[in-house]
Amino acid sequence: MTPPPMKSTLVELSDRVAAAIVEVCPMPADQVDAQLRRAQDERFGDYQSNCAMGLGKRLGIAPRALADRIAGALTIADLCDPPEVAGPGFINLRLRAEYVAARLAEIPPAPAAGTDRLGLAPAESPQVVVVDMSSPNLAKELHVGHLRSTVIGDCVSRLLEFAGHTVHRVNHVGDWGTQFGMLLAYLRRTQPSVLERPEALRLDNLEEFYIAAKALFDADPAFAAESRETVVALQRGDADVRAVWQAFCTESLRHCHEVYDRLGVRLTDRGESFYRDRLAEVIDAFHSAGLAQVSDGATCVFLDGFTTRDGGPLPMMIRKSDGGYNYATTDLAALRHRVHELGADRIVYVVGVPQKQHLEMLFAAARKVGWAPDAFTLTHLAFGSMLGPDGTPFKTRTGGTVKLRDLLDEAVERARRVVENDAESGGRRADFDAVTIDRIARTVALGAVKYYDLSHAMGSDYRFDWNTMLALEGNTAPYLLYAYARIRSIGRKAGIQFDALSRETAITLSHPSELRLAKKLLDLGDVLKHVTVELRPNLLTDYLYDLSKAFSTFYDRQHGVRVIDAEPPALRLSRLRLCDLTARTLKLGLHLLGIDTVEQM
RNA sequence: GCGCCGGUAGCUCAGGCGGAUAGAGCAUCGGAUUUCUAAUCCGACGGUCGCAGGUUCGAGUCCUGCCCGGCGCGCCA
Repeated sequence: MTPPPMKSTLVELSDRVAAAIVEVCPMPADQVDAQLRRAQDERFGDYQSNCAMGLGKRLGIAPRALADRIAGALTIADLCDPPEVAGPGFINLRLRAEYVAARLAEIPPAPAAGTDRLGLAPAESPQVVVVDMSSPNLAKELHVGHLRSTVIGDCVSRLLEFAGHTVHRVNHVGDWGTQFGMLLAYLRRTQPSVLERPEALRLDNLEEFYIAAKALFDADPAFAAESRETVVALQRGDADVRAVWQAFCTESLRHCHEVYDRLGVRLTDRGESFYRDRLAEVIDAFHSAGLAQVSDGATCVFLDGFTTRDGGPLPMMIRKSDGGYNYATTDLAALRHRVHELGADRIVYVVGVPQKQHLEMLFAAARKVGWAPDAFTLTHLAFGSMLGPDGTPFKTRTGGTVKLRDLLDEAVERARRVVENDAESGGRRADFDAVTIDRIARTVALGAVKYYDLSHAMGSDYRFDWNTMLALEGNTAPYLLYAYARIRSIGRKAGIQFDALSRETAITLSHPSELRLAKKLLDLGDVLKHVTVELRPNLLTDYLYDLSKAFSTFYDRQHGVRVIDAEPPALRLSRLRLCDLTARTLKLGLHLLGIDTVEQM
């Protein structure tokens, strides 16, 4: 029997303040807002309520006096020191060490297998969520432009899963379209054996293949004609062409999944071709709802608030004048499929900022035709572009696109240099063997790339910079991974099994650095909740960095405390438990970001 | 032209619903080492939050106008 999860500190304090307001002010309880915030400056305590200023104004009472009355009515001694009123009417709250220690002591030991939840309960109302992510075009190699969608999509999927939701990670791959005619025609020419042994098809460099096909297409009218015929044959369902197409897609997806595997990202491929039998239904649905009109031969849906360059109404085109469908049609079909067949309650599109208008139109159309009722949540998680160090679009020196696998290769090489350099100069870690160094380099490299991406605010562009992301100082993956490895080393050195530390190991918090670390640890639940509701991974990276800093100070020989050789034994165990909780929190946080840890570094 | 996003310290970036003296990292400078992993820690320096108005007890945050940069705007996706 597990006891019911306790309210978060933030919610608990908020409730207490709200109760005090009701006691002091003549107003209904449901109109009370405690306005409880985290204090931004330690001098003011841990939390503050800003309710008195607004309320005082409304009720015609001096804010300061009202704050005094609310503070006087507060029953909060089990959580905080006596509240203090300051400034124009802030009510400042400071948590008591005993409360913090007691809350941390409740955290159950890590489970032998599965994700360590650190005692955090899942959401009360689980949903089915589709995360639309990565979505490369199969005609080309995965390039750096796919990194953000893949990494962010994986992270929000992990966050939502941790919160108890059922997540479908859908890779909406572009496996259909006119350019496939050219590719398939070229494939038949260059590798005629593809029909006999489709499973043997290997295209080592998709990029070069595409470029060669395009070159021939542009140079040779006969080939261009053949390409166009191939598109028609593919759409018609011609068996031979279908087989070539299938072989090409399989081979192309193999390339993609090599990279996904390296990134540790799992997702389900669902090509645009999957929806092609459902496209006509989309048109029908809009027609029968009276929402579709034909304009210049194309079938269009006109939505309020969208205008063209000339100020005229901007349609969402769902069928071209030549009878073909376009991506709006496919996206609508996919949305409908996710709602009606996958049973989704929500779709999160991890798609770049430039597609904002398209998604707004998609959402508006889906609402209008009734596929997405009000209770259904449609989220465009829009991310900015990854720029080169000079602030221009990320390209190779020759101006080409950078393949994602090349980027990851370089990351590993650079991380290896960071790890090896130190082994040579420092001496102390020189005993790492080649296999260990290799493993550390890979983990640090991937972690650095992902962490740097996730630590930026989602919507803004960011500059890619190797030195910053691989630095051992600052808000970086290497710093956090080092902090984690260091703590794990403490456990080994102390000759203790962290997992054996039970709830019975009491926690005492006497030193300022201990208390500060403990309060950070206690924040985890509120932070994760906030991060998950807002889908903002950078709030989680900031928290983990703060936590690591708090740990480093706690463990500092001058500003912190002794741990392994602390006396008496109960104090030693208390501090070791803080170490363990820090490591577990770091591991969980990094895990939710999609980053692995190393036990030594 | 219309719309969206951005402009915050020398550089890279954060800044819940409007709250106290606008934060962090890097860089620079100064301190701490008989190493529980110093790959660390502590401190200092550094700002007209693009500009100008407005709203109010209070504006980096909300409103209006303007300047600069990026992106989007019917048959590509």
